[in-house]
Amino acid sequence: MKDVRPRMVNGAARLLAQKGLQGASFAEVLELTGAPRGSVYHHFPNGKDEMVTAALDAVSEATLKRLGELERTPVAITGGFLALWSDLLDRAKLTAGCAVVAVSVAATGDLLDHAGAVFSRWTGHLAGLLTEAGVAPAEAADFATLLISASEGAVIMSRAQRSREPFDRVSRLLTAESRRIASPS
Amino acid sequence: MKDVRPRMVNGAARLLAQKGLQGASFAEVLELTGAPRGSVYHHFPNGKDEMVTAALDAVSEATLKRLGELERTPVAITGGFLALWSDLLDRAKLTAGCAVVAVSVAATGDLLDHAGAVFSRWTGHLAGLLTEAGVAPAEAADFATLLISASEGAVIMSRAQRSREPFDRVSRLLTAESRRIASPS
DNA sequence: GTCTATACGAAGATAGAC
DNA sequence: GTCTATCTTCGTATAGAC
Repeated sequence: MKDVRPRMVNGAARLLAQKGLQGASFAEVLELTGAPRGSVYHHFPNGKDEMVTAALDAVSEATLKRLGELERTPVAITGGFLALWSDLLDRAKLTAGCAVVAVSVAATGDLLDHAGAVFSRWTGHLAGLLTEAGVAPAEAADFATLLISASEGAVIMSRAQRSREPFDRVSRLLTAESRRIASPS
Repeated sequence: MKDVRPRMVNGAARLLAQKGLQGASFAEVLELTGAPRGSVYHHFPNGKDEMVTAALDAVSEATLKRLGELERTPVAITGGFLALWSDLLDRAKLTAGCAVVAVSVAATGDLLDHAGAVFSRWTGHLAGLLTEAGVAPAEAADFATLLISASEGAVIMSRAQRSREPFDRVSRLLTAESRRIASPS
């Protein structure tokens, strides 16, 4: 088998998003990915924490990459970030959430710190993009935090209620807010 | 022992908020509350799901009760809802989150539905209060959803980063937004 | 209502052969 | 790199005595 490790990392990320931290067990990852049993501790000598950490990093990198491709306007940045979560909800038919959130509510210690670091990076990155788009730094940081927190919360609500309605409502308000930031009164 | 069941329900709610769904095991609940081992399945014949469901209901009721006491203005309602989460973060020194969120990201099936129902009730209740405060129904429902999702997301971020900063930023923006709703332009 | 004992399975992790 | 076997711990749940 080739590329076993990355396949396991991706599988772990998907399971985190769908079933939470306890749902992302080695048994489930192996079943989902078809990876060989014997190679778990070969690829992840430090066990589950190492696998989960790698999954968080993969999710984080993929997110930052897609954000980097956006046009530098507040509306485009906001829309692009929201689209990431909208796509996630659609692809998984409302059964998936955010892997970083899943770790954040169930982990303690180093793993929790790692999830926190991902949120920090996302916030800094989004704030940087908004600053490039002409938003004042302080306002950019505040809105970046709101954008992430409201999106994450809305994804949780939509998954729990099995309805896009909460996410769509929040999406609409955040988009309106981004227009306000783009043309300050 | 008297009042064993409510004590266990409260303990379960606290453990859900601090350690997630898997952290709210019977063993941990018994240790935390000092409840007698032998009475677990006496009080919860349907096992863990029944205990967790009761914990969600307790959290939901306590939340709705405190919201009902607020003055009927958009700013007071928003401030009161934010204060619930601010108090939670302070009391637990940033180690606790929301029990409903903890269940929402880790559960499937009936338990997930129950968490979704709590979010629905909260949304409807908040929207009702805002309507009483003079906000148009559609706008009230949208803002209620934003208020819940952003608060929940901000609590998650603050817990993961072990810093009040994300919550405080979001809190500031939501308060500003509530003023905008109170005096429409 | 509460006790002990116990069954059962899942999960994380390790050892050593191939 | 991958295999099997095994160990330990933990969590859920049941049975039956007191």
